Amino acid sequence: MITGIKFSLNDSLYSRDPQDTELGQRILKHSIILIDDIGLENFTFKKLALEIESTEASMYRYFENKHQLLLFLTSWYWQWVEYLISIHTLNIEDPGHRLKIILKSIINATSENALTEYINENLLHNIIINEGSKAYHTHDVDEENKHGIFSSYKELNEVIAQAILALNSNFPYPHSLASNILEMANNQVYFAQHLPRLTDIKVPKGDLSQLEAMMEYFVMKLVKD
Amino acid sequence: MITGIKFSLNDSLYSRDPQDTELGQRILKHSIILIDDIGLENFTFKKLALEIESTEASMYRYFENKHQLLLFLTSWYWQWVEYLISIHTLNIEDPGHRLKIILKSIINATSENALTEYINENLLHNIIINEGSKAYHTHDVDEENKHGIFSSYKELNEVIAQAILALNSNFPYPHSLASNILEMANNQVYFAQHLPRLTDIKVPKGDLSQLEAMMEYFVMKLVKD
DNA sequence: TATCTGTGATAGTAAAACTATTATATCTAA
DNA sequence: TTAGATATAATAGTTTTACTATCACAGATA
Repeated sequence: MITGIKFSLNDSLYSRDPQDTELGQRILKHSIILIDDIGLENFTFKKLALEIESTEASMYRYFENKHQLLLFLTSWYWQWVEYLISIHTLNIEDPGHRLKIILKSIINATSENALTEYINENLLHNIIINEGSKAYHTHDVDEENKHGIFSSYKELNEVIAQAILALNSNFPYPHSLASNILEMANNQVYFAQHLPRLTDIKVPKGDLSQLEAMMEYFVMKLVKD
Repeated sequence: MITGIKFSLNDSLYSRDPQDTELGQRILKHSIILIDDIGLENFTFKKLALEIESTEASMYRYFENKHQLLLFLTSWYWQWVEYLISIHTLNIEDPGHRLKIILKSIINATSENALTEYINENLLHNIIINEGSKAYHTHDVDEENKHGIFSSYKELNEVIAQAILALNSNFPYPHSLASNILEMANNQVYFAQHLPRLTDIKVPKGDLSQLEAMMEYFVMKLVKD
């Protein structure tokens, strides 16, 4: 029986791998719930410790600080999306079809259950939408990048870029389009929820079908010859 | 003689308008320099006060906290870009030409001097690229939005959306494309500088011509029938 | 039986993020 | 010209955040 997925994440994303212990898994589970609830700025390890009836010091055994925790969560998420894409595109040959499935996978990742008890993918997706870009908008990007902190994001980006090139090998900006797809998919949901004048789509009750239609329209119109 | 531009910014963006006093202007000038230098996370009012030989308490008379300061700076910036667009598109009738000029204005805003002694537009542009999205990625977006905090961003977005519709009135997603233009223009520069595998462009010595070519390619291909 | 591993309990520090009070210089309107 | 308003400085304080350090202890492991 499958009880969960464990991803191999870069060493620099934690002090002790939280996937390996019961407390570690509780940290992941409740940090997702708490960050989703109060936002990253208001989130502290003290509040988290209180929530899971542990101590602040124990939180620091797993993560050096909350930024490292955010990096862990975002890396986990992007690795999961890449995994979903790999499954959904198995045996799909047609490049146009493949690219559409990739878009669907990125957008609807949240509705799939990774069978990981300690990670609520729905809430994690919210966190990615709300806080995801803060993972790399930091003064130490270059240093963190050297340590391979962003490799799961870059790998996912490469998968998308290759799918774009498979559809049109002359497309001049595959990597920029790929990163823009990832950013836009999150941003437009955020705008629909909080700054609706910045978008044309709606996300009624979390229904992402309008986003999907728009993303497909943009990408296909751009990539096709 | 023109000595500077003063924008009318929403009351909620400050406690006391920093544009009106000498200390306020020094706060703006040196906060831009300091945030650019050490990053928003490491920036504190205490460090700023030290820099300009004033006191922490005096900083708090102008801004409630550093997030409000960031909101002020980003609003100022977007209002300035809208002003540049309005100037550059005067007497330009052709919609395609107009839209291209808008893109140029957004991308090259930095190379223009607003003649505002206390605002270094170059550094401010860097801050927008590095920290801009944090202005609205906050737990209190909805509350802040109610107070009109984001109106300059939304107005600029509307100007772009209208220019898109002028070129093709059937384009189904003018607002989403507009917001994506603004986000993408910043993100792709950031990626080129820090995570080059996520983009296809380069920004050699701050030269943004590759970005301009790419943005024009994307937008024109999308908008044209 | 010894030791290693993971956690809890407790205590502490330095800095960040404010708030409050008083003093004083300057400018401004009666 | 003078009383009051305005802007800033100086000082001192509080609470919270973001850590670090130490010791005790239970359970697994060798």
